[in-house]
Amino acid sequence: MGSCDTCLVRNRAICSALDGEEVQLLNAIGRRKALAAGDPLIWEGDDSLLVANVIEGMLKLTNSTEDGREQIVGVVYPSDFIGRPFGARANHSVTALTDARVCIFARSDFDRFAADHPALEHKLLERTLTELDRTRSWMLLLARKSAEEKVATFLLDMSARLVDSTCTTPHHGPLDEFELPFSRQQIGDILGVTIETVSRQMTRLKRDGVLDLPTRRSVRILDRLALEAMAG
Amino acid sequence: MGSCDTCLVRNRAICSALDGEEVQLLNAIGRRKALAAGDPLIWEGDDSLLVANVIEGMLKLTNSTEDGREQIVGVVYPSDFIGRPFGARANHSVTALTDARVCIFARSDFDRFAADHPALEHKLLERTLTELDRTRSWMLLLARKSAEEKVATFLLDMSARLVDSTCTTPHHGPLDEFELPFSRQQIGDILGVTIETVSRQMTRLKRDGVLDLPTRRSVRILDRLALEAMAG
DNA sequence: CGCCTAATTGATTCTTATCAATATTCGTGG
DNA sequence: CCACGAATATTGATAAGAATCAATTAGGCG
Repeated sequence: MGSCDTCLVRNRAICSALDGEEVQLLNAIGRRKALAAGDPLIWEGDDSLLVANVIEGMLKLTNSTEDGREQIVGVVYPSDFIGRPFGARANHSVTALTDARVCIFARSDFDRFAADHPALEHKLLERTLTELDRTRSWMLLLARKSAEEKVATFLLDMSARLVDSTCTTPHHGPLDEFELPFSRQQIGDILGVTIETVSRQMTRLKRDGVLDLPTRRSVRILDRLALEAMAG
Repeated sequence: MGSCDTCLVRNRAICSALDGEEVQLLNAIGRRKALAAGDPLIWEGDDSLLVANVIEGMLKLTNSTEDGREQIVGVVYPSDFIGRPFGARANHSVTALTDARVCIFARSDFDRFAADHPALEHKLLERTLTELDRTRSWMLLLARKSAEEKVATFLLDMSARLVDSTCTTPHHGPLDEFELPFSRQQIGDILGVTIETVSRQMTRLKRDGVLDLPTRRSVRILDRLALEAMAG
């Protein structure tokens, strides 16, 4: 209980770079932590004191202006890495979107351990490069796309991303039916638009027969080609 | 000529992680390349065939929509690293903004070399983490800030960033007078607004006595506090 | 069943894009 | 050195898109 042996993400997280003995060592410096939806883990601007791996659940990374406008700058899923190693400052807040479990390390402990384990750093580098690419691609959406394009892109992105978590179906490729893990407000915070704009775009997609929205949180894509055309 | 010994960025680029002998080896697999302003180096979507270090000049990283809208997702300066190691695909285009010199490596050569030199990978990891933080912070600006806030933030950012390159003045801290390395169009592409909007905001800042704009490319900050207040 | 929150819908305003017309700067060649 | 042309920037008028403000409406949960 609570050891790496039984860890759900043992084979996908950066720990997969380590052999049995090394995992023991890492296990010794980390500990599990449970978060309820809404719980904060890291505050923007604070000293960077901890890093973590997501075991279960989803968390958001946010930046805010002084007057309270918030932007979700990233969402992390199981096996993803959280925090800022090798740096003094946390540049964004991290908050649980759902109930979640994470495996946390004091940053100084982790930094030391990483320095001794190049394979771990290599995994972390690959992940960070991928995340940087993903983030940069998202900038195009935030800066240049219309609300319609944003919502269409978001839905396609979710449809592709949520595949991993549904191991029930043997079929691969993007899902045409899924549950949104976000509220309308959170979708707005991700896309950089207001909740009303998200709502209007969703309604319009439904009216035009591109989607069906059986419940608030569920989406069924009826016309994927149309949705892709709208995504710009 | 063209060797690492005489390299301008030898002590700042990721190569600084290497000792003399290792630098020799790296030198053997890299070569210099000169770019004129406007020259492309990497195309978005192409196979990732090369990575590089910037020796001199500035380059832009861009993503584009199919219908031609372009967003600058990053700007790289001397000593910065370019390209996507350990990945098959280049996710953004890289184009010289000024005449530039870079030190390029075949990606496969670089990947192999990096795998054997953990200290190099560590430097690259630190850089990538910093760049990811910077990029995420920029998302808040793109998604949530008004045109006025964007331009004010941009000018303050330039004022802080351009310090390094002017070694003439012994004083430290942000510059109150500097030359913009970007055209209005490029500023628009960075901020996610049109050239007209950039122009109008600049004119307004000048009219309000916050700035002086002696030439198109030069800026003198007259009231830094006001500018900071506007940056949001 | 009723309450509280989340979401939708409508009316209006504000911001910024777009379209269009100068104006300025810079480089080049006479 | 000046004149010309091309590229760059500014300025103005208008329109489109999304935010804001304001009611409702629907869902979820005790």
